[in-house]
Amino acid sequence: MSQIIFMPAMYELVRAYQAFESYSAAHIRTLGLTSSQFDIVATLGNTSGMSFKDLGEKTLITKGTLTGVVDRLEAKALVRRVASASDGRSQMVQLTKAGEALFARVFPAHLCHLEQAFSGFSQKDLDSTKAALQQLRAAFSAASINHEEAA
Amino acid sequence: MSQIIFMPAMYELVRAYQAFESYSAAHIRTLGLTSSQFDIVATLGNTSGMSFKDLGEKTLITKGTLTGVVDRLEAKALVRRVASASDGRSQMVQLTKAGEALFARVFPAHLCHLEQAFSGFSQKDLDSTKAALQQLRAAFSAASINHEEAA
DNA sequence: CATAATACGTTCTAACTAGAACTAAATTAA
DNA sequence: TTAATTTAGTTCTAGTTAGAACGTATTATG
Repeated sequence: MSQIIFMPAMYELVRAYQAFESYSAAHIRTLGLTSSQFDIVATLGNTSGMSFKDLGEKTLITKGTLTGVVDRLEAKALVRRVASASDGRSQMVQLTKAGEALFARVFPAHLCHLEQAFSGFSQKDLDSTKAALQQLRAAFSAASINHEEAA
Repeated sequence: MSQIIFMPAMYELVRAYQAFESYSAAHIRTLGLTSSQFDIVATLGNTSGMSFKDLGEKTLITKGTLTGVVDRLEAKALVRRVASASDGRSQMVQLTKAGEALFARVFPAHLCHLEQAFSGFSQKDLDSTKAALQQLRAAFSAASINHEEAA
């Protein structure tokens, strides 16, 4: 191991993510949802619904987990499952009326909450942050694929 | 809401973290540990042990969670609890011999695994990434404190 | 067409997670 | 010194998490 020069950046990635998650989740909790539930409601908002597969890809929630999250949203009558017309294996998930109403109330409020954290950021800050994070993500994706191929 | 210019950067933060976590956790799993367990073992490595409080602060694992993670490491005989001499409320957590051996075997291997993802990064890349993430973390911390005070 | 391979969602397991309520110990204040 | 507050760790609850095994439906291949 030459030198572990990447550790400080890694450390900050984890801290920054956790700070975000904790700031965001605390607000979402006051709205009566968990982060995952909010994520689903936000993703379904202003759509006519989508399959578990699409929902999982957009939210990065794996399918086994997604079943449970949707179960709980369905129990709250915020979403419903509808069998896909075109594919007998597939279930569509849609917001109910109550789900749409919740989305309309909660989504702008949460964006507003997040925005408050960014008062000190210029467009240039945001662009360079985004670029740095894209580079990181690309590096991990590439390394993951490398290891899959090796296996 | 003026404009949601911060969303792309937020989105990338979440994706980058998840890409890191998934790359890192997959490797740790092959070593027979979970990410949290590895985190504890890595934090205790080359120390004479520390309290739950310190361990929680260093790893960002909350105390309720930490009890369970340490329970499972103790069940594997990798760590032990020792009552603190100076504070009757406090438990010290230490690596056992087996824990130290595991640390020596697994920690360098995991650093090496992570390093592979960073082959394309210059020192300058790492520095600017770190700076961007520090700015993000500081922004969320400050906003959290704001909201605490408001409450 | 028949069979093999793949894909979608569910179920199961083991673990992590935060937060709240709790016990016991230590510290601070009256 | 007693009483009030704070702190350390545990327990409990409800939820998320990934991964693996499974059943059913679809698609690809011979």
